[in-house]
Amino acid sequence: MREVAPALLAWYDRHARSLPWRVPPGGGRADPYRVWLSEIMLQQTTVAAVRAYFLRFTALWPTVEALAAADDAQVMAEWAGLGYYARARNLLACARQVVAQGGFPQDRTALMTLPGIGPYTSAAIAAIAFDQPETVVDGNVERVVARLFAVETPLPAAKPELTRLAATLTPQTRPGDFAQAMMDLGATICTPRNPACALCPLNAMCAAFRAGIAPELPRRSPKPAKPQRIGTAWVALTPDLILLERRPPKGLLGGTLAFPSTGWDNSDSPAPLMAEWQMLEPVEHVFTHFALRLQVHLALLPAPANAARGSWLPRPEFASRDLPGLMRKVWARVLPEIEGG
DNA sequence: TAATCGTGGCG
DNA sequence: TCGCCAAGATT
Repeated sequence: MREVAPALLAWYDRHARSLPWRVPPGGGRADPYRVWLSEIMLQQTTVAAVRAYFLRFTALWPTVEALAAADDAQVMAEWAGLGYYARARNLLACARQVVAQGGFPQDRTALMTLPGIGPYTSAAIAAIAFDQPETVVDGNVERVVARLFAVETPLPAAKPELTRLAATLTPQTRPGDFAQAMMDLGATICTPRNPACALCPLNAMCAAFRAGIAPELPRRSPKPAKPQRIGTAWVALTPDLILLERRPPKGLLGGTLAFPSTGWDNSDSPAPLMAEWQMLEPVEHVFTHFALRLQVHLALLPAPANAARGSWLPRPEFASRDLPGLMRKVWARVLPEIEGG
């Protein structure tokens, strides 16, 4: 399949998407900081969702040195809504480690040792920022390769085989452009459903297209059903204050700002304070591995009471955009109850 | 190894 | 409406 890379790069030269973190085709190496930041944000996250976060982060922190010096709570607040919050915690740890080392390492093995950088991201940074012929394998590449070679083995078991096959395609020149071209192809032509094979620059070399089974690949093993869990969130308000807590650093929504809550993450505890709690309509939220119905309890107090959990924050300092998505839903449920009250 | 970890968009 | 799944890493 020696002809794949030239055909794909020729397509990329004409069809590359313009993205805030990207250097135009043939433009050479990109800023390692911007490559790294974008790749972390893009883990299991769509380009559309990442774009605004990337622009905001690079405006606030233009360099890895600036990010390394940032306040933890501000970084968590800026990440709020993007999901997978371990990424934000690892982002700061990685930035500080990189600055302490005097910059990003250039080889994949050294990159792999940094927090939050695994097999995919290390290869992407090495190829895109440092022009090294590493093979970048994300979900797009897995799909493109599974179709090119008509791999019938279902994912995730097929991953090692797909990685090996992908490596046979990686060129010695322009490896960064090649990696981004594979991902662009997967995002725009070789899509999971209804792939546009007629427009594909690789259709002449594609075994799945030839066999008429491109839309069926890659096959996937069936996923376990999602359990339904039920919990409670407590929203306590005074005219001036709001009760919030910082969640423990590990586990679900780790390190994020949140309303005290219970029952849904293997914990259970009473209300954070004694009050007349009124029950609102529950909030529904679907996580990766379970669905949640969160009961919303609201207490309107004349003055702050001693709380067993969390701390009282002045309401002018509170912004729901600093909360993860689930907690934004909780706040959206509360808001109509207190407007005009 | 298999489970854990968010959210939004799309067919 | 709802299941799928996206530029994965960690333990």
